[in-house]
Amino acid sequence: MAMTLKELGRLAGVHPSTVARVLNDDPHQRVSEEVRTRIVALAREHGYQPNHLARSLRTKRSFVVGTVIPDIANPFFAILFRGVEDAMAASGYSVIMANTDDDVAREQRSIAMLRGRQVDGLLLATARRHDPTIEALAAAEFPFVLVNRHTDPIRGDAVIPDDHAGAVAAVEHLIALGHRRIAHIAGSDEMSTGHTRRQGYLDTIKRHHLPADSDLMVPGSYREPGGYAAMRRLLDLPETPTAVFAVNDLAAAGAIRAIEEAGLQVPRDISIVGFNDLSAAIGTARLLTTVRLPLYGMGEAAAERLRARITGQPVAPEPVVIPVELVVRQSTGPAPVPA
Amino acid sequence: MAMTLKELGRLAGVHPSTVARVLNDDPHQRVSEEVRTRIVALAREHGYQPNHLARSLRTKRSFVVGTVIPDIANPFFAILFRGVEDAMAASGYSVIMANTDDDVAREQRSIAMLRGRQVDGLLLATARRHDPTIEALAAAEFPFVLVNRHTDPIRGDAVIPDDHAGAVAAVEHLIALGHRRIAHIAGSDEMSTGHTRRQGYLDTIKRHHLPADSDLMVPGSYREPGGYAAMRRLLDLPETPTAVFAVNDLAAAGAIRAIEEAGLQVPRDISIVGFNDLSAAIGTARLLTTVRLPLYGMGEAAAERLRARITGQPVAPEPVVIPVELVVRQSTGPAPVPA
DNA sequence: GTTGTCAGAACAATCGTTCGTTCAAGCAAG
DNA sequence: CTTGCTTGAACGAACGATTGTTCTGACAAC
Repeated sequence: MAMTLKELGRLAGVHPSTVARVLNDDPHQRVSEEVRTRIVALAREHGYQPNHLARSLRTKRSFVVGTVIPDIANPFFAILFRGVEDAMAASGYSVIMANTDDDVAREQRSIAMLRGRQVDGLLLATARRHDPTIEALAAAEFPFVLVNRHTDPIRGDAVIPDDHAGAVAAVEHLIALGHRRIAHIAGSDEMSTGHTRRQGYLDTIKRHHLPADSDLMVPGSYREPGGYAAMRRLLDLPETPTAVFAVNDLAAAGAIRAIEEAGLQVPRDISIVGFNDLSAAIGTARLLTTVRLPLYGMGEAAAERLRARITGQPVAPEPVVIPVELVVRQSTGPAPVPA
Repeated sequence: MAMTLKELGRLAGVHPSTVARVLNDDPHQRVSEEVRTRIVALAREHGYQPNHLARSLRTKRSFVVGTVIPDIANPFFAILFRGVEDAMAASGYSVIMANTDDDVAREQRSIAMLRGRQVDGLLLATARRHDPTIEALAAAEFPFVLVNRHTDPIRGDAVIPDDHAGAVAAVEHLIALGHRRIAHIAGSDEMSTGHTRRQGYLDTIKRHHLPADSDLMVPGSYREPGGYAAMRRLLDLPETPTAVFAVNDLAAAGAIRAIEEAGLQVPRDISIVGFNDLSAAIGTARLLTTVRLPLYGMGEAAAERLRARITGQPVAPEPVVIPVELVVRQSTGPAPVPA
């Protein structure tokens, strides 16, 4: 059915390799103008499309990369991925996506599958601070780039948000509003995002000599129900916080739900800051004070970095740290005066 | 670097094809137990991973499918895609995704690219009612399945929501609440979703002999700003509607924003029904009365159908119509009594 | 008339698998 | 002792594209 070089060569009365040279614009150009035009016309006429499989087998370059993410149904990763896909497509790469639901075994299986498919490189949004799978990849010198989350110690091939600066900005903002009892709904300490944001929170609290009770730091999750549950616990505290810095917008949304359910108001009674600024994707977050992260751009940057790695271009040994920006909206306000 | 059959054969002192037979569990099993164990041990020891590219070239089956969608950053398609990816991965297929932003030229380029990559089939969520690209695919007898949107006339290989029934249920609900001036924020008439939902709206309005002014049917879009703009136009009408059926949840969210901005309340002054039930993904929609569509399941069903088409299993000639369900929440209420 | 040069095109190996065919040896039957 | 069958394994041709090498004339120079 599909036209091949061999068949095209037969039709043009030349050797298949000659057809290849014409169609690939061989730099040496060792082919007459007459033959060239004949072949080009024939190729167009029959709608010739090169078989990427055969080409890849021969050249050992598949022009396919793999992207491993926790869950594409999470808008965070969807927007990030969109940046990746657009940037990759622009340089002729296709992307195969694998969802892991943050399951280590699935991550390993996905990576093995992708390598079996001879992908030229891997974009991983699933890194844990201690991650043997990634260490193995690095040991094998397989081209990959981490995005959003990084390993500890941080490795060069990573494109990550400035989690620490974002957390500091969020907490400084709350302190400037007069809050003193500031809680943190934390992410997972196994992930750099959770760890670093918590660290930024702690550093800022301590610098200002504010209470850093362990009660005020509750493990949440990156999802709405986790934020809700964490906030419930904070509300049950003998001395409830007047402000909360949540590890991300989803957790913040859950916290707001818990607060309103308890008959309190945001920000009158309790102020909330989120992280990521998914307001474009999540309606409720429209009024949320949060730390904006250029997700799409981060995806593009990661893709660009991977492309450089694959083509062997020199890349700076430092990770790319994406600057973040505090966006003040209506979920934060002055600390309530104690009754 | 990577181990091949040939190399494994050299190490085991057998022909590469023998290694292949062992590792592929050749049904004829024409290999001695001794050789088998030797080869299996060797393969494990060297971490042999078959090269899918070479296999695909030979077998003409790539076990990769392409999925063409408007925009993965839209939660609707993200959830749908997740269903597709999970189902496909379960049968050993990988998925390459292409985003088109509903641009016809990009759709064509994407399909050409995917076919060049020798995908075994295509899942298209971008169909227009009149779609030459899809007609060409059908003419070439290339395996594909349409999902969510279909062509006119509807072709067998499609997995689509019951748009008409959903629209009827939505409008009947509003009529049962006493509404008589019911507007429709429409989608694109070029898409089956927009067209059929509008048709369901019209059919129901007419059956109940309600006013079907063309003023009441405003073209919106599938996005929030489009819903907002459309609602603004409806509010400017001399006789404003008391209820609105929006083509989807995003448009409904925009409409609600316009209503609240105008100092009116939902549902006290105006009732709103959406479509798709993206409440899990979009916070604002939590209170929205809408038509629920099992998106993830629709993706799974489409993937399953495509798998059947690829493997040549007999498939029913009718399209798969996914049933939908009206979910009544807080955005609809009784019609206000005229002043 | 021989040699050299060069353009234009053919040739052939290769990538890693797959799979239909062939082959060799062992053994039983005639 | 031949013939035929079975079993286990090798052989080799694909699949379609790429690319270094070789070949073939034509033409010019000596």
